[in-house]
Amino acid sequence: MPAAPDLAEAVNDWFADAARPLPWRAADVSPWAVLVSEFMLQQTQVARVIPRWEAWIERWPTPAAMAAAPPSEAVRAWDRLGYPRRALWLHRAATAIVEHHGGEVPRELDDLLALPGVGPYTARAVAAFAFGARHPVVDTNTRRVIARAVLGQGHPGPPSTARDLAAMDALLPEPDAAARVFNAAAMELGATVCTARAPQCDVCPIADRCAWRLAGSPEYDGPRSAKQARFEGSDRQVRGLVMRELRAAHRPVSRAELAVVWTDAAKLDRAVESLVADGLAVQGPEGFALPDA
DNA sequence: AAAGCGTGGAA
DNA sequence: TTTCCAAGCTT
Repeated sequence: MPAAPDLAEAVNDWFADAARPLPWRAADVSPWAVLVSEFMLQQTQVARVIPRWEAWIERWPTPAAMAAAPPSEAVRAWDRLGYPRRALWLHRAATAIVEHHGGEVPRELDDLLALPGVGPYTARAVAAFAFGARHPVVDTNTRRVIARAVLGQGHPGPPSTARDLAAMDALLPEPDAAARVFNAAAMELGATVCTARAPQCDVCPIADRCAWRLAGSPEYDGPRSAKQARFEGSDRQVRGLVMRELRAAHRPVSRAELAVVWTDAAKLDRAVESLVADGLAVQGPEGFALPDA
């Protein structure tokens, strides 16, 4: 017996009209295309992903096509989506799919989890959205919706995979079809209405039963995740600047040429070393370049 | 298990 | 301007 069947029903009814026509939700989208979308959407907003996804799927419509390309091209096509390790992992995942799964994206959770760059969210998202499997799918939007509507907290607090999955599982409606819809609908509600900053409770389909609202929308004072480190002057910033150079140059870039991106030599060296360690850059006799094999 | 990892949008 | 945060994952 679902804990709150009417909550899921109300959210699903709302979703029927409110769902954005995101391209990866089209009926004819392949599991590979769904997998690509989930990689790109990790910590990256929908609006920035859409054009990159369209181009990616057109260029590499199958895992085999992706695996046949050099990783350097994957990193270039990733462009400025951020966290370029994801491009590398996606390429490696495509290679693994070709080698171990006959070129077809696997449908089993364990097989998906074994792919590089695929964690608890992405594996369940692909299983549920591409294959229709009945798994709880929990992303940051869903966590926020549950925190507010069910737990009465304005903020979800630090994530805990086991706890978050159990909470969503308890909310899934009994019929498989409704459970499938609810996974997407809860995410959509969190992404478009029950937002982190300024939730639009006036148009929320469950405002009348939201535990947080009923409690007067109290300020959250519980534990929070650690703040992101300052970006300006960080290794992440320098890595990003180096990657921009490597993507633009279709030839090795010397250490001297890289010096233009950052004046602090020690910090620059550390950034380049970490990129090499990640496999995002390789060092040859003439300098640094994107990985070609 | 806490920290590191890009880039950009929005308040 | 600063700050938060965005369909997370890896080590």
